[in-house]
Amino acid sequence: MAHTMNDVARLAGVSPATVSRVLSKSPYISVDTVHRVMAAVEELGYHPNVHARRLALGKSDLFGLVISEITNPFFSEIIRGFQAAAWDRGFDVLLLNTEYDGKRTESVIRKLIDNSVRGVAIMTSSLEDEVISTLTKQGMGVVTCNPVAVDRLVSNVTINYKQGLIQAIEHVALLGHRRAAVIAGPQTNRTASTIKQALVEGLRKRGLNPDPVTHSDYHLDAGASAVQVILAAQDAPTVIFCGSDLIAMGAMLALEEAGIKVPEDISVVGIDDIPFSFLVRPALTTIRVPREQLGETSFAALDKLLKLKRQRGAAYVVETEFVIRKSTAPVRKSPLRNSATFPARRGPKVKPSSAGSSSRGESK
Amino acid sequence: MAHTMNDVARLAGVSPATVSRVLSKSPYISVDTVHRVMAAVEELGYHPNVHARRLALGKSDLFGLVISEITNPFFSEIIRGFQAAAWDRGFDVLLLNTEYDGKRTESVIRKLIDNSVRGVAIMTSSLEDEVISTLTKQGMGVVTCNPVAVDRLVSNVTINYKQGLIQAIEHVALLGHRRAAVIAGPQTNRTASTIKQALVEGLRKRGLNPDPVTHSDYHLDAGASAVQVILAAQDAPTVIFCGSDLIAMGAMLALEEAGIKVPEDISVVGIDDIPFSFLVRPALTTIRVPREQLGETSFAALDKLLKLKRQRGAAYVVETEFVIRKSTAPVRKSPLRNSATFPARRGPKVKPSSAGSSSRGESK
DNA sequence: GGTTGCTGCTTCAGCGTTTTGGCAATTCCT
DNA sequence: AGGAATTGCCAAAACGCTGAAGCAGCAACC
Repeated sequence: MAHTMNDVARLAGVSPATVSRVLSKSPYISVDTVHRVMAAVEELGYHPNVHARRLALGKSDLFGLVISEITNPFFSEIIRGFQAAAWDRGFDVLLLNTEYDGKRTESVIRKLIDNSVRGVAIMTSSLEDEVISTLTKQGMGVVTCNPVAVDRLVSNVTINYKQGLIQAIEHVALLGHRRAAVIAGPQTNRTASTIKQALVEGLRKRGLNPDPVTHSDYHLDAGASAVQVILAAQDAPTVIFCGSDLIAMGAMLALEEAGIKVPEDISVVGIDDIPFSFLVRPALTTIRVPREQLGETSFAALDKLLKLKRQRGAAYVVETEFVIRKSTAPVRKSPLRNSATFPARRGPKVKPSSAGSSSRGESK
Repeated sequence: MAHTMNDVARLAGVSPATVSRVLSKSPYISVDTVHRVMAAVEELGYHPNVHARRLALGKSDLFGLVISEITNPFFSEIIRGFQAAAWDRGFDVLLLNTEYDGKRTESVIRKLIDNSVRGVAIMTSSLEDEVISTLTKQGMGVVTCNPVAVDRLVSNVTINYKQGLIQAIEHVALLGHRRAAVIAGPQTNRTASTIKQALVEGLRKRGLNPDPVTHSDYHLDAGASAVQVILAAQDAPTVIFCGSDLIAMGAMLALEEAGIKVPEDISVVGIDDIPFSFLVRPALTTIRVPREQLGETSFAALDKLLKLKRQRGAAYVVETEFVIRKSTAPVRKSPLRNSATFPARRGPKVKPSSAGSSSRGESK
């Protein structure tokens, strides 16, 4: 068993209470005592028992980070940013993923409370609003990326898609596109609706026709099937805006299978700029959301929130940026009539093998 | 403040110790008492205080999972498998990433000890062997995917690459390839050496010439620069075996830039089958390592280990499987002379934008 | 009928911190 | 010089739980 505070106290010739005060940097201790205690700590290689500390304090040095799916690359950098920020300030993070499962979600909330985390960042919108008040009632700070009202103990950090979207729309407009399909995220997802709305408005304002506007969940296959619908129509759009890079990749897969060339026949635009979006072919033109920064900002927001005496939350915004790669090109001269007119190509069948199911989903 | 065990005891008309014994399912309690206690628990909505419990027990219900980089897709499914297994059995997991940083690595070990985790799975080989004994000395179980000796409190779960490699070699041999380049992982990495060795031996045995055999770290750009070296030689190999999918993708990027077509001019084989390997073009022929299963098995190994009275470890193996996609093809009829003879192509420049740095590295 | 053995419960002593109240010793003020 | 304020430390009481020891009650055994 490791050494305890008592051992240190004995060695330094002081009481345990004094050791505690030295370590927690309380005032009113002579420099001499501090030296002796520190020397004893050093000599014994003492490290405080976190469990005892948490019990005595009634709170922990933990922050929660709630995501939906660990395997979604969208989240990994958020985790990294959040964790790095927390570690820097001496806190630990409890990573909790709901996997879109009701039972798991409940147990996630339970774990947050059980571990008396100081604060929690909710990066999935699959959580009900009411859980927020459940959590704040326990005294935890909450930050979410949903557009909830800032309140006592609740901040939010939202992603400003508008900026990137406007650049993207301008880009395709300049390329001569006039008719744009939209494959938005799930209808139930607030972020997805926000994006869809901004997109439709933005397109109209710039003189483009947003049609058709469809929904999809954040899975690859969903992107693919949305494309089938789009292609079934009499005349196809010349560009497709997708609610996420994963959807875009699914869409490109389906287009490839249908013998339609991206970007020559149809341009595709994604959202997120996940690490692999520049590896697919053609490399994906997309709207970058600064995920690592999102994680950092979320933690900073929590930290700030909890330091305030009145614990009043605030609203933060992270900006997006349009990045041009190879999946967009000037609109075709001769109109694309129907996919049936194209000969079958050597393109591989879309049989994602096992990997398809593991790169699914995303909840923003 | 939430209710305590005392509240429950009072309500049920028993002593706190009895409540404790009911909840921990100790023997020798009347069914009547169990009912009364449970009713009281229910009524109060009581949940035990984990900090007090951990303090009293001197151990926690946590398991550690040590990886190098959270952003590497190789790890995310390991995490998922491990976590799912742990949650199923009522344990929690502490996710710790070293990010290949010495200071962070130290603090990772500290955190493991501080939190008195029951056991830890080390999924990165960037940790020294000596830390294993540091950990077992604390009484924790350790499972690693390095080929360390099984011992008291230490098991290992190794990936049997041989199976997949043999299939892969057979595949390219049948396609007519006779000369194969190898871009292995970092020289310092034991897994990488194992693979390299198995590969070289396997190629020789099948009558192929492994040349050149180079090293690379697990980054995209490293794969790319390794390709430059290979192409600089007088006569190029007709197939390249890469130590990871990420390396393979980097290699394909470089080949594309050099105007060399995959798979027509040169075939490429990866290892891992990360979720995106079927999204790149050409879709990557690779050796699948069952990562989620690796995570599950690792936890199961720990759980088993700790239940044994003598706590003697065991060795587990997970199998690999070759998956054929589009990056391999029959060897060219006319030999590929020199990359300079090819005209510049429209292929995009390899400027990975920001994403390049975030999808780096992998430590197996 | 006394010893033994089992069952069902309680009491009590920790686990290793933090925190409060209090006691000396020192300094400051007037 | 006398009292107040400040400083430096300690003893003891939490924090909420677990586990050992112990004590009844009751059946069974010789």
